[in-house]
Amino acid sequence: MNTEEKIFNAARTVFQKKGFAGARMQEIADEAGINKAMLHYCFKNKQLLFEAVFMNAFGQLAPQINAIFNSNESVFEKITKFTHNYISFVIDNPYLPPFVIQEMNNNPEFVMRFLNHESRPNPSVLIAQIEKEIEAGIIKPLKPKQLLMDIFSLTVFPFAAQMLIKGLVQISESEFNEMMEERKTSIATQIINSIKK
Amino acid sequence: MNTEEKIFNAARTVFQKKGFAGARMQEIADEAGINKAMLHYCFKNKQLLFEAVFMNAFGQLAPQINAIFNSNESVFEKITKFTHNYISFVIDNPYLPPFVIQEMNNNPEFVMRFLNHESRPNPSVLIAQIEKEIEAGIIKPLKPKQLLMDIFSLTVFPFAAQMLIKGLVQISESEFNEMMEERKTSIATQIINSIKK
DNA sequence: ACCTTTACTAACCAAACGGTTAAACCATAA
DNA sequence: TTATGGTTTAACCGTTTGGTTAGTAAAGGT
Repeated sequence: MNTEEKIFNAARTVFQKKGFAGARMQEIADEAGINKAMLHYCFKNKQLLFEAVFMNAFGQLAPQINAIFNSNESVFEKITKFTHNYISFVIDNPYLPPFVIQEMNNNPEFVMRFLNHESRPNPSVLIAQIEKEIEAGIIKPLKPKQLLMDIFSLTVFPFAAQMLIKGLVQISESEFNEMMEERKTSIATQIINSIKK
Repeated sequence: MNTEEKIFNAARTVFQKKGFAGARMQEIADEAGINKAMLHYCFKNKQLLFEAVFMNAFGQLAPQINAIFNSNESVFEKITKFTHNYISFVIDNPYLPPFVIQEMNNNPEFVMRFLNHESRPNPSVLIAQIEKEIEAGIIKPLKPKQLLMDIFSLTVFPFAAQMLIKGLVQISESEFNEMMEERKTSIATQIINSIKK
């Protein structure tokens, strides 16, 4: 692992735990086991280091999501695949959802700039498809955007609000992961049952 | 409005927008239109000022939620009331969910301390009730905690990830609020339909 | 009239912060 | 052997930060 990678990994760890404003360059340097000046040598400044981390995080998700959203499968198949793949991915990267939501909230102008990127997750194809399947009588009449919100909510929220839920519903780390494994399949079944004609 | 209230309101505004780490005492003082030393005169330090704001925010929610969770109504009625009341409340306080999730993530030990408070939202009564109604054949067999997660997810997530959703699904402020108004009733219907025998 | 308390401020302080600099290090090619 | 150019560091710098201090002015009690 070269120095740039060491810094990047350390930055990811610290930014995810503390957020942009709470992260300290010195702490990132310590975590990476190198001198603080190297951060600026490799990544110019804090903002650019942060953007590298954020872009990378989001960049791992977007292609996966788009591949599913824009495939040739049915809406039901897409829902099944999306919930399963997304939860699998986030179980391995549980830090990601709260991190994205946090920086979205604190730094909307930066994130909006990024959301106009070409490779952003784009649900427009799926929305059109949902409308078609409603007309075709496969899906009950509903607003596609509400359906998307339901799908995102049921899959992402437990991870985004992990700490809150663990504290509120009183569950351990392992019990949480068990429940998420269950949700990989149960969410899709539940959604499909409630929207199919 | 006395000075303490001015400070408190200013602090709420700034903390909600920037988070604990990103908020500046000077900015809070400016927002309140008073001298920075007054912040320390009234609230001792940044941490205590923040805790006052956070406790107040959560303190508005908890009693409402508990009143519903612990009432004598049926599970279906509770779901209906909870989703409706919670969404109504959060439409008026849209800053709250992302704020709570953010500080939960950055400051878990503080929030956990608070979550052991007596007046915390406590779903244990509702969980027991769900189990009873399953045995009574009113509700399909399921894990109560999964049902709670579904309810929280569908109601809270759109607010928690507001910026993300607005950017991703491309909706305006007013369209968003319209959709949330719809969800006040649609979510409960949807959940109840999918769990009733 | 005289103290005491409360509300408030300008000026200040030490520490922490992001960032810079100049020199040292080290491989490699001339 | 020595010059070269990328890599790494210790030391430093200007600014910002949360917090303090010393003091003022009005209010209230005796």
